[in-house]
Amino acid sequence: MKAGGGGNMEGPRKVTQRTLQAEATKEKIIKATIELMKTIGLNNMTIKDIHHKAGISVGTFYHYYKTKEEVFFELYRIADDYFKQVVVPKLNRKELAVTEKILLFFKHYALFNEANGLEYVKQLYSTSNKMFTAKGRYMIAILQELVVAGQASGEFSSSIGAEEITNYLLIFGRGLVFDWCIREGSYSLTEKIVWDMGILLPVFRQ
Amino acid sequence: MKAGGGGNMEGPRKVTQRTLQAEATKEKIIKATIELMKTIGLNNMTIKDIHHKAGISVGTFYHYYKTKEEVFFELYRIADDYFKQVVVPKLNRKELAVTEKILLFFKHYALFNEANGLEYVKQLYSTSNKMFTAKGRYMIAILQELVVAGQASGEFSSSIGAEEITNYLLIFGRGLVFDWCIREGSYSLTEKIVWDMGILLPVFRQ
Amino acid sequence: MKAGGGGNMEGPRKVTQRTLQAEATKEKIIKATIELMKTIGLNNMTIKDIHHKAGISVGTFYHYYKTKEEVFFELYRIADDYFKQVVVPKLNRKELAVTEKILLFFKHYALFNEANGLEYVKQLYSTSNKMFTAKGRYMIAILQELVVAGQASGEFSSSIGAEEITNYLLIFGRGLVFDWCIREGSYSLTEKIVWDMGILLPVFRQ
Amino acid sequence: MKAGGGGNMEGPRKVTQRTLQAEATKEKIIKATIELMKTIGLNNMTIKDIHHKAGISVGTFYHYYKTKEEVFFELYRIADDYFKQVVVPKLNRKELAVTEKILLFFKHYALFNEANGLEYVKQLYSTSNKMFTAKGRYMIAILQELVVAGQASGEFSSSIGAEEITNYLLIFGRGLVFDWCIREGSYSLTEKIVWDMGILLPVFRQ
DNA sequence: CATGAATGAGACTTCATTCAT
DNA sequence: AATGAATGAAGTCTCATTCAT
Repeated sequence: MKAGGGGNMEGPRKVTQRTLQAEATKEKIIKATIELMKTIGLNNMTIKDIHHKAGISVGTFYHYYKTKEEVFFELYRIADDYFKQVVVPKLNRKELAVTEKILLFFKHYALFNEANGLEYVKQLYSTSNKMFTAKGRYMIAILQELVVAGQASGEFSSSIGAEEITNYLLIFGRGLVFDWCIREGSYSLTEKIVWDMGILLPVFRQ
Repeated sequence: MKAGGGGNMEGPRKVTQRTLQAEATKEKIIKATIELMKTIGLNNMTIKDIHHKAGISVGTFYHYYKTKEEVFFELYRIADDYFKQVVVPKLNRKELAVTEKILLFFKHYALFNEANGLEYVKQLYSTSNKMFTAKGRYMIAILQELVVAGQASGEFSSSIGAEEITNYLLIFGRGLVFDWCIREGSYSLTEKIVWDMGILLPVFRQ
Repeated sequence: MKAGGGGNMEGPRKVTQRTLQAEATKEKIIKATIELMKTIGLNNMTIKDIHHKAGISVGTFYHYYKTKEEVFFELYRIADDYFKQVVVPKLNRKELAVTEKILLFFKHYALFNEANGLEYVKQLYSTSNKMFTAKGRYMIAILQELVVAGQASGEFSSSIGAEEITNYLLIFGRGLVFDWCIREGSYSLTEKIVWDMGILLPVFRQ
Repeated sequence: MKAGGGGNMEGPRKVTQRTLQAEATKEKIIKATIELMKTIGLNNMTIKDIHHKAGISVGTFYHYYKTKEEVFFELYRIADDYFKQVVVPKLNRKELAVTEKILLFFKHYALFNEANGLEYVKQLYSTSNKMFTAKGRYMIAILQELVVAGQASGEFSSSIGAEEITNYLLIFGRGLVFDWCIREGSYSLTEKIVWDMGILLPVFRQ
């Protein structure tokens, strides 16, 4: 008698007062965790910190998540979704050259990071963050599409594989964000990323 | 600045049985900490882990260090000294072009990191590691000297400032090490750094 | 005394869709608890374990039972009924000598225990299990009847009271089951009980 | 510089003020655990209960033992030692027949249990007590020696193996203790064990 | 009848740290 | 210089139980 729906097997669970409340509670946990990410970071926060800030009981925390890392993944997923749905569509302007699109891609990437805040980004840019390799695929795919398009249009050289170029750009991009972090966000990441990428990109031109 | 060896301001302390034993004990602590850095990392290791692995008592640990971070600093200093004394001299071969020297610089940088081991490097490449900005000056200086020499000899363009180029190279270098870390050291950092730097450097050529 | 079937004092409740569902739910709980008895035992199982395995919600569990012990009692009652109704009648074969009947009694007792499973029996054979003295009366009565018959027929000596002999046999029987438990059911209880009782019984022969 | 001793590798650690204190602390833990065994039992007691009653801190408890079960094993070992050193020697009186020695053996076994107290014994006689099979070997060995001696002297029949007889006697012995427990120690275990064993033993006579 | 969200007490365990020896 | 006994704060996690829907 659970979530009886139409003919679909899983489908969206019926929205009741209860499911709404459950969502609200998860929201509280997410919010609290983001807040703590920005101040003390994932490693230093405790589950007690989270449920205190969220204004719920420990038990409730454990009802929804097993570890704080699990919350972090969800958090990441949400941020990721935002990037996908809001940022990516902006790249589809026909009139732009591929180089410009790539610059735009990194510009938005930088803006996105700056919007998340220094502390959050510092947490993210950890060498032990599995997300880079696990979930980052999507971003890689987007960028790689641009590179491929560039090679197809003759804007980019084809002497280096698209995948390699993509990787190259991402490595440099992450290097820039990393630098921004260790310098405590003391400059405009967005400006620097656009400028520095502008210097790098000619390397791959025809 | 405790019980240092020769050359420090306090002058050489008289070497007695006691000071020898003390040095030996500190050595044990350092060794154990390095070992643990390579396996579980600074954040995850406990003081218990350290003194267990070192084969000494808790009390003895506290006799020499107040925190594990204190040990880490000493460790870092030792590694840094090694780089200065062993690696840097190798760059002074007259017959090399500046570009080659820079590649050699990064090659050794990579070798150095690989020698330290993945986990150790993962620990180091943290956005909260103050060492990058605090102690890294020396390495920056070395690299910048090379860049300046390159511009003086006409090998490099002077349209971009030496400092900016240096920074650019370091950012990319760190990006590469970071990538190596998040991919769990699944490839040869040394090979990749030489190859990728080889692609980047022409950007700054005359 | 809830929602009982026929024959109880409250009289048969009207069978509706609801009562049927209720019975089914209780059945699920019983089944799950038996399963858990056989694997982890009463002490180690949690109410969470039970309702998970039963595929119902916590609330539903509490609707029917207050504690897991309460379920256990029901379970015990069911098993006991089974022994009474299925096993005991088999002893009434005229052609058997009393000694043979007693061996049969213990054989079925052993079979019954083996059927219940090691973990279940381990739970039962607790020194704090009130069931032995409270509910065991019935089994004692059965056995004692056999002993009395044996004395009447001259098969058994009358120099020791029937009650004392009965007790003696039960103590040894329980000792055997206990041994089977502490040896983790590593042998056939049924075979051993028949064999060992066969050795003991001559003591009470004429 | 640990416990330097003579030429033996392990040897008794030098007795200092500190080792004495350590022993005293362990003693406190043991005492507290015994006390709790007698009242609420191993399963129900918590580590908090133990260290509270022992008047030490949690940390100290964990300094010496990892689990309460570990304490229990030590406890058991102590009791076992007592049996070995005090009880067993009493069996070596030449003038006794083997049957008498066995009765004496069980008499002391019963006395020993009665001395431990009903609650303690109740805890011990658990089907999940690994001690019966793990550590009980010693007692089995003692009893078996007696049986073997009885067979050698012709007092006992040799048609059944000594090991089997030993086991038989122990099973019955445990059955008696178990009965004493479920009847809440309402009779003299010592008297009953001597009496009932006296009835059983003739079975194995020549 | 059935659900599962929410609670918070409480058990377990680890650790950094102190200090008398 | 070295030891390790003792401490207790603090974090993790589980569970029984309640109750509105």
